[in-house]
This record gives sequence, structure tokens and C-alpha cells, in this order.
Amino acid sequence: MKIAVLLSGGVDSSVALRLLQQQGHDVTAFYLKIWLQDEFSFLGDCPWEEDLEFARAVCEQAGVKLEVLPLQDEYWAKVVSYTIAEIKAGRTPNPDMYCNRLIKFGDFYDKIDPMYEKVASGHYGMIEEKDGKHLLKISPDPIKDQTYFLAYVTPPQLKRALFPLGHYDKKQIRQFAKEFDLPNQIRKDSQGICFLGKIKFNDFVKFHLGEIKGDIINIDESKKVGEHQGYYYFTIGQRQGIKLHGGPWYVVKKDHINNIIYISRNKELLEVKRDSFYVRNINWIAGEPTDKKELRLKLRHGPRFYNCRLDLLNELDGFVKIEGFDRGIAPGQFAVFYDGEYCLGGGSIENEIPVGSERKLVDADVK
RNA sequence: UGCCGAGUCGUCUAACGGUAGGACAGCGGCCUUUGGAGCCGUAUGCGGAGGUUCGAAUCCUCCCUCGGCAG
Repeated sequence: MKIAVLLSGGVDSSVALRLLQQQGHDVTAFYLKIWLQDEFSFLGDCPWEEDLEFARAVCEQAGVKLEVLPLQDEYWAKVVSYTIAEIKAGRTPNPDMYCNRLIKFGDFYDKIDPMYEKVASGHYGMIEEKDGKHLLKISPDPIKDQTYFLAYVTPPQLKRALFPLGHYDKKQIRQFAKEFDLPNQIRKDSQGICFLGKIKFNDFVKFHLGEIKGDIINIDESKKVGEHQGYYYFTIGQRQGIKLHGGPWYVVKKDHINNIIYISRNKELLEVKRDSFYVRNINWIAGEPTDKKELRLKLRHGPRFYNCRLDLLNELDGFVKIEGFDRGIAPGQFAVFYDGEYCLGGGSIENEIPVGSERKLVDADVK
């Protein structure tokens, strides 16, 4: 089979490449340039160069052709601009989610030769075909499982995708890397937003939005207790950076219009009230909404599942009530639903769904 | 500068005359392909000068500073 492999220079995608090659497939590696080097060249670090070097070394060792695909413009237009717009709107974006849907499994799909039957990546997640539908199943490695970030890829995208690492855990992948004697076998796992590299998220924000002094208000006493440098440096549930003693303080509310952030250390407020939200524009992996209401849920990448109840308002929007509470439920983040081991898809978290015909139904339901 | 009270890490707060500790903030690390969270580890302080005492944050004296009553 002719397969295009997304190669990042990291261990995972390199192992994926070798596994497919070992299985006898005709593989070609692609390195996507999405790093915004122009914008951040003044900061010095160029981690993408190191990534590319490793990608080259891996391909050379494997005797596989490597193509470098510049996608900075697309990336900027679709992911970075979205990220900035969301932050500016007082929301908390999830760039990697968009990157998967719009770049890695989006523009990249369209740019390469249709001859490539499959596009493979080093993601941890399993694809299962059932009744002509492609389903996404969680990885056996609960920590590495990346179905959360894959929940926003479309059904056609998933159909063409291939995750060779899907049924392994990280330990096994490291072992494979050793057996293949990969040049990057000891590299640390990457972390943080892919396009930022070593740049701190706050520096990125500062570069684009600067600083605007605003008030920090203790919501329990409706009293100003300090000042901050801009609402967009904070997100719901955040603790660090508030710089106030007497805490721990957590951000519980943002007013981006007036540049105010509200904080609390009140247990009641932090724990009891943070248990429900709306979801919008749900992407259904299988192409259609689930008919189940009691589901499992991830609010972020990681091993933690919540039990929840999902009441759909229509095919794309719904209201979610989780079992327990979570301090970091922030508009713009994504809620991803699971039925057992299967990732059903997910949508963005909202405080409310914009007015529409379905609205009444919601209010009635919520009481 | 006539009369009371109070001064301890950046902040808040402990320590019978017996090793100045904690919390939060900070910093460092771990974890994590988003934001966050969480975990571990750390620097920094008795307002000053004397005195009493084997030993003073603690008792005494003076000074300084800050509150308050007095005005």
C-alpha cells in the first residue's frame, strides 16, 4: 500500500514509519513546516531545525524519501489566527485540535498525491472499521492516548488515516525505537503547542496582544484585590500567575469586555458550581450523533475521564452535566465524548448557545 | 514632640526564655503534543542599639517606624 507518513522528528512518528515499512508498505515521509520562524526568529531558538535534522536522519537510516512541505501560510491562516482571535475574545483556544483537523489531516491531505491510500501518523489511538464506518478507539496507554486531540477530525479524514502505534503503549514504542536503533530514540517527548516550540505561551500572547492593566476581583467579597496585565493571560481554573498571597486563588470568571478577572478560594464556588456547560458544533466521528445520554467525557488531554449526561439540543449542540466537578471548564476548550472505549467526537465548550430555536428546550431542561 | 497599641520571610501568620516554623506568592524540577490543573523540591525574615541570662523573637532600657486616642 502507498502510504504518506507524517514525520515530526520525534520518536513516535519515526517508529510509525518503521513499523509500516517493516510491514512491507511503500512509505514516503512528510515533514510539515508549520513553525513560525519569521515571527519568532528574534527569540533565537529554532527547534524545528533540530526536528528536521532528526527527521532526515531517520529517513536516511530507513532509506525512505522525505519531503518537506511548507504549510506556514495555511497554518497561520487557520490555526494561529484562530488562536489569537479566541484569546482576544476572552476564550481559551485549543490550537492542536484545529491543527489536526485543518492542517495535518486537512490541508496536508489535499496537497499530497491522491495515490497515497493512507496517511499515517504517530498518534496514539486506534481506528476500527465497523459496518463501513470508521471508529476511533482509545489507546491502551491511558496517558498517551490522543483520541482527545483527534476528536475533531472528520469522518472522511479518519477513513484515510492510519495510526500504526494505536494498539501499543509508550513503553513498547520506546522499545521499538531501540530495536530499530533510531537516531532519535532517546529524545524527550514533545510538549506544548507544536508551533510554539520552546516559546512560552504567554510570550506569544504578549507579542500579539501586549499588556493592558486590569482589575483582579475577589468574587466572594466583590472586592478588588489586585491588578493583572491583561485578561487574555488567564483562563478559567488557572492558579499560577495571580501573584496574590492568602490563596490558593483560582480564576473563576473573566470579563473580557471590561478586562476584569474574578478569583476565588471559596470551596463552594470552586467545586460545586463547576459541573455543567454547553457544547457546540460537535464533530461526530461516526458521522451522526449518538443516541446515548450517559457517556464518558474528557475535558482535556490526559487519562482523566468524567461520567456525564449529554442532552442534545440538535445534531451539533448539547448540554452537559458532569459527575463531580472540574475547575478548568473554559469556553473555547473542547469536550470529547466516549462510549466505553470509543471516542464519539466532541465540540467546543460554551457558557451558552447563541439564541436559536433550540434555546427554549435548553432552558426547560436546565430548570 | 505630653497619652495607648503594634513591629517576625514578598504577604499573612506561629514559636512555655531553649534549633525562628507554616500558608500563599516566587523560583526550580516532574508530569502533559492545547490553556490549565496536579506532584516534588527550594531561597529569603525576628526594625535598630544596648542590657539581664548558660541561653532572648520572647524580659528590661533607649532609639526608629507604623496605627490609634489626644488634637
